[in-house]
Amino acid sequence: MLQDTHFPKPVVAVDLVIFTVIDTTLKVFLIQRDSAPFDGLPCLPGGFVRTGEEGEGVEEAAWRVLQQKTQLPLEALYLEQLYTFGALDRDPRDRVISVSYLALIRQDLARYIPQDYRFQGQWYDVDSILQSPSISLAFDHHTIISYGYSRIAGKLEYTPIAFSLVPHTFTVSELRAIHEAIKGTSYDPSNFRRRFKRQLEDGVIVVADGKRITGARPAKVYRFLPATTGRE
Amino acid sequence: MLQDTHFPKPVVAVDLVIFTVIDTTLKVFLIQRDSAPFDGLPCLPGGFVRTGEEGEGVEEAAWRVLQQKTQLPLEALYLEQLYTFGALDRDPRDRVISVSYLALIRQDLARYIPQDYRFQGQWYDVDSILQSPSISLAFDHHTIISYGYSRIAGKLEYTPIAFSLVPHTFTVSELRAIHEAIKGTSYDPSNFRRRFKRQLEDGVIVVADGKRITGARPAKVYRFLPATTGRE
DNA sequence: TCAATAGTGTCTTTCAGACAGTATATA
DNA sequence: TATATACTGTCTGAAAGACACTATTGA
Repeated sequence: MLQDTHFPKPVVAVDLVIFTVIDTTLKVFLIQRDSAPFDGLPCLPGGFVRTGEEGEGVEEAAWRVLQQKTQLPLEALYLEQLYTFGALDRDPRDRVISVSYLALIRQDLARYIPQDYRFQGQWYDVDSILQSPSISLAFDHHTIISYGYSRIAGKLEYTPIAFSLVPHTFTVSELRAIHEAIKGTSYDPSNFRRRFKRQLEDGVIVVADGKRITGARPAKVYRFLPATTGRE
Repeated sequence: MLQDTHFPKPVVAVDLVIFTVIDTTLKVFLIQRDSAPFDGLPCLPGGFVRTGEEGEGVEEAAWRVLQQKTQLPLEALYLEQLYTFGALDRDPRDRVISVSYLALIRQDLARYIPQDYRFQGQWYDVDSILQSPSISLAFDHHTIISYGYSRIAGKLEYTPIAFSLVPHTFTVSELRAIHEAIKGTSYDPSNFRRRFKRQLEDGVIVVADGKRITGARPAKVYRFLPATTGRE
């Protein structure tokens, strides 16, 4: 009905900024392009939103691409819409509007992502990527990653987003390492522990069974308690 | 090149959540639909993103629609992308993906918007809209307005977004009234003034000429100093 | 016993909320 | 002179940054 010639339609795609923390460093998952344009350059994993008979919602498309690339159970993954990039010239071939998403993978699961074949993707240092010139990435993907980084760094302060990067159970130090990897600074262990304890009192975190032997003295293990639906 | 049958394309639209404050109340600008579906129901002003020969960027489309509806100079308007809504069934006619935007109009300019003819749009109480059932608005526009409200209420605390709603010069009370209209609560005048003064010390606000006679004692007038490009 | 990490306690500053009180205009 | 609004000052408690200190393990 709306499908008349008055509105020639753009292509709509999703692009994923997938972050994880490996060895105390924030990483982003990128694919290597194997054709023009930007042949050989790294780019974000993405795909077109399916329409027509086998149509899907935009978020659905993002989940599908995420699942394709990671092969991990959806429960262990975090996904959130970032921003929609719709400049006229962002794809030299055709008009493509990209809805970008931020995805997080727990550090204990990140290594299970297949990355033997480099076109399948591999983990890059976010720091290096952001410092490199934007033309070292395909399309406007440098901008998108930069946007994704701002989002996670910002949300870190006032949301439980970091819990999507630690294993199911974790120690105070492990959580702190995540924060340090993202912000690129070191936190005072004592002050970090105090904030941690407040979350424990507030019921955001609960004590888990067992202890974790990391180096010297074994540490208490905790678990994140997802928002009980009673909250506003 | 990408335009082959593998990717039938959705329609891409922009929808605008235009807020202002009138008489200490937060208002949203809505149009009345005059055809099916949702005939007669209020809906957000919006339009399709132009593609093809006379194509435009998505943000460009948002500015265009904003200009069309308000007829106000762009410098006096604030526009920011909100969220992209892309559920399969959000438009009963066809597949439409909507990129929503938050727009703010200064309270002294809001009354210049043409609203004599009701299909041209009129101001609604945001509070009433949010409390009414979502089916009293066309499409998923209740959700979009709710999203827009959350955005502005959140950003109010830690960004200079409120300055886009006051006149070019303003008093402490006027700015406080904006905050109160958005949050729906009253602020302690003394404490609000303290935060205000800090922004004055930080150079975010500067003293303007003259005084404003509102009721009893005339108040000092201030002006917002937009971020100097020297900032990070 | 030493090194390393886990964990506790304290001092200081900053800032928000509550609220008492003073100043200056209009009616 | 009354009163409404503008504006100042103070008390309290929550929370962050800096940092000294104790505890418990493995090597």
